[in-house]
Amino acid sequence: MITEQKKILIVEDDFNFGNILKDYLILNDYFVVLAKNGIEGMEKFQNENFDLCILDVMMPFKDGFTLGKEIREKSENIPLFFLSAKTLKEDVLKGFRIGADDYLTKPFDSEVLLAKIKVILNRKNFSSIPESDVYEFEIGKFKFNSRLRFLTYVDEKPIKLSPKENQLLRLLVLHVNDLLPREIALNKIWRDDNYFTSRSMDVYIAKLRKYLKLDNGVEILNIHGEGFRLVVNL
Amino acid sequence: MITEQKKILIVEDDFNFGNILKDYLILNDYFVVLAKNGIEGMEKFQNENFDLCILDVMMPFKDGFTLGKEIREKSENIPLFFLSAKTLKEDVLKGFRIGADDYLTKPFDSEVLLAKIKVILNRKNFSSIPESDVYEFEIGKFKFNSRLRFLTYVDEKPIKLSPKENQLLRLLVLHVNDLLPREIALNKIWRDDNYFTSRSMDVYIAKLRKYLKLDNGVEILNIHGEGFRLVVNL
DNA sequence: AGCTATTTTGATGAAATATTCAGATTACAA
DNA sequence: TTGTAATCTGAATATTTCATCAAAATAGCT
Repeated sequence: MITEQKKILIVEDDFNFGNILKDYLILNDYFVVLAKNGIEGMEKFQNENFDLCILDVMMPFKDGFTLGKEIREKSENIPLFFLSAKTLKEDVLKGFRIGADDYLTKPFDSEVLLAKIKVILNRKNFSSIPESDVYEFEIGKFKFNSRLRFLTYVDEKPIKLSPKENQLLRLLVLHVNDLLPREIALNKIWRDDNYFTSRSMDVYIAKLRKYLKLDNGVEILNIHGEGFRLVVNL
Repeated sequence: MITEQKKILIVEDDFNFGNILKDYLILNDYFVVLAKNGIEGMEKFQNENFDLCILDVMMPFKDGFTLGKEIREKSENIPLFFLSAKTLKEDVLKGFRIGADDYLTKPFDSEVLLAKIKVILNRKNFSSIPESDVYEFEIGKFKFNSRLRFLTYVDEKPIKLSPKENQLLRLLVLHVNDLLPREIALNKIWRDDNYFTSRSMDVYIAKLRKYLKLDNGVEILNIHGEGFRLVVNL
């Protein structure tokens, strides 16, 4: 077959279980990397490009949820599965809130896992869309580095952005001069869309406006009932 | 908000369970249609446009798997969930083989279901960001951007349109020089058709006329008892 | 643990948008 | 031509969405 092997990252501290899973997936024609804890998992994730991550929840040093959150910050689209013996509803929901695509409780059937993997990897969108890792932007007279979370006006001292400020500004820039629908921002950044998260987003818009005031050719406009628009005049 | 409710089809023969599920999803701001067997389910599926289908597996007349298969034949992308008390591995796998996106075994937690629905609908959202809709129009000497809700006369400052003004003008443009039946506009924009919404629409026609007066080659004519017609000369 | 930065929540008022109503005008049909 | 229904439009009212602030809650770090 010409289609390349999909690359899967497994992070699992149980050596036996991890290896069995790994072998099983390899047998099914995936390229698999196994990390044995959260720290190592993050390292591997940073250095290679994966199509899917499977994270055990309960691990020493850095648990799966924490790792999942970090991965989500780096890549908002990569498919993410949690594995856990914890079947508590609250844990499952927590997993989804972090941005999981599925949450499997141990013991699970390996064939079912395989089926789920296939489903998610076949959904056209991801296989084709190369996660854009652009992180340097110009906004009028500002320079914005979304990796370092810095916003710099000309020669001033860089403004440090909080994670949420950073994500929101990044989304605005990616849609510059065009509409950023409220719903999209809420779903991408907050993974939820309700009255309160919407208020929260308003608060962040206000913060960004304050920063951007330094350059009066730059502003964030509201489109009533729709969303926001970052306008840059030249 | 212009972003419409997502539409979900539930096919479930257990009347009580079906209704509870329906109410729960409605409460969470989805538009839900409930069919009580496979036959009826297929009918509804054919006649309306859904964003997601949730099918019970065990049903009289036509079981969920058969229905799911038929739905997949019509639409290879629509998200599909199976619900079943059968937790047998073989059944689950069969569900995935048919093209399910997930398979939930009863009893399941409704919040978890909700989380899964959100995940899958959001995925779909983002992949289709290149809004295939047309949103830039020329109306005589005007330029009209229905995405940003701007109406611009030559070099004048853009006129900001309200959502309703915007939708109405867009419909008129799509029927330019042709009749836009009152009833169609009312149903598309107001999703309702009665004396009062009709009066409301008249008010919006008046507003648009005022804007369009800048170019006297453009006008909105009434066709008594029928609807309106946007006329653009030469 | 205790401190700090970040995020959420809640309240309040302002702004934008939508509906309703009233009094005219216009179109149509008998 | 005359009566009725349909339309037009300004103005009053109602509703929804947004901006801003400050306090409370949470997360992150040393």
